Amino acid sequence: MAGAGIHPYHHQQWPPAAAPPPPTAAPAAAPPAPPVHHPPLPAPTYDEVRTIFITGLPEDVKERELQNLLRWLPGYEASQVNYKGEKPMGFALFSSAQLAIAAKDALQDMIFDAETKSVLHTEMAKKNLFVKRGMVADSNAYDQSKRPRTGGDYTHTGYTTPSPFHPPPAPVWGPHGYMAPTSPYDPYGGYPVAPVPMPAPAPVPAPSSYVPVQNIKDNPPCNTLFIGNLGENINEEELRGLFSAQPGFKQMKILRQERHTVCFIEFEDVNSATNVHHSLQGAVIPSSGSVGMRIQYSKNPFGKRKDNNHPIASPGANGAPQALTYQ
DNA sequence: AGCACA
Repeated sequence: MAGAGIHPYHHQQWPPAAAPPPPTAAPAAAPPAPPVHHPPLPAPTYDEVRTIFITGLPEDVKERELQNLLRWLPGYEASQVNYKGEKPMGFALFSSAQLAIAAKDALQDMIFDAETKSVLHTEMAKKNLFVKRGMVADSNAYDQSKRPRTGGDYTHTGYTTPSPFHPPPAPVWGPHGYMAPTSPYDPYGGYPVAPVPMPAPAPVPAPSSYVPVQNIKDNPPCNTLFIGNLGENINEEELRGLFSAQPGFKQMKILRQERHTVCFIEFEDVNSATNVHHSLQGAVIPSSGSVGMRIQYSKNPFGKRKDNNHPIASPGANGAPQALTYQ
């Protein structure tokens, strides 16, 4: 339960089928004759800046990379990378200023490439991106360029996600990296689309958000994770639900202490542990309040004895009882 | 920062 904050991005269908905005603001260049009362939607004035400026791209960024990222954002129309100068500069045009702002916020501080530590910085552009005719539509495959340029209008029927591709499913965390909550961007957050009628609150447990975690002193990688900073009211069911769904999960032990509840999770191998170490670092689940869990490798992994200083017939490397050989 | 159980 508590599915309110869960974000089943695995099932997402990008353009929601919901049909929120009444097509009131007809973008046609019609004279403003009829006294239509203005809808909450900002009537798009066509000289408004609806382009965002993106820096922080790695130097080897490809136009296509940026496009493949941006195409998931509502209202995306076109983008371009200028390579002149030291750093590449990206521009992306959206169908309205509002959608551009939403996209700007969605991309702000997102980790574009963890390897090169590229973190995006976005701001509104000074002026709109000029889309050369043919440039966009011809050389690119994304369907959006064909739809009636009034972006944000997903109300027309027949649009289904063109491919099984979906945005990066799991957030990747750098050692101290912070990435926007849940998925690199939250496609629904702050967007003028109606509350998506989430069909099935997918039982896939997922954190409701993430919070940066820093200054972690860690232990050598092993098959067991130590989870701390869980908050005082942590719900064990919730914890278990989350971790037991992780690939390679074997068992978990929750330890309630005075103020700090901690838990240990054993995985089948170090690899599975490592994946979770990264993917859930800083994860926030509803009962943990607003704190992000801290994940470290355990000091004492499952299956390894802590301190066996009493040599019970200490076997040799091959198992031969060495005890017999001493003189 | 809080690391137990076999």
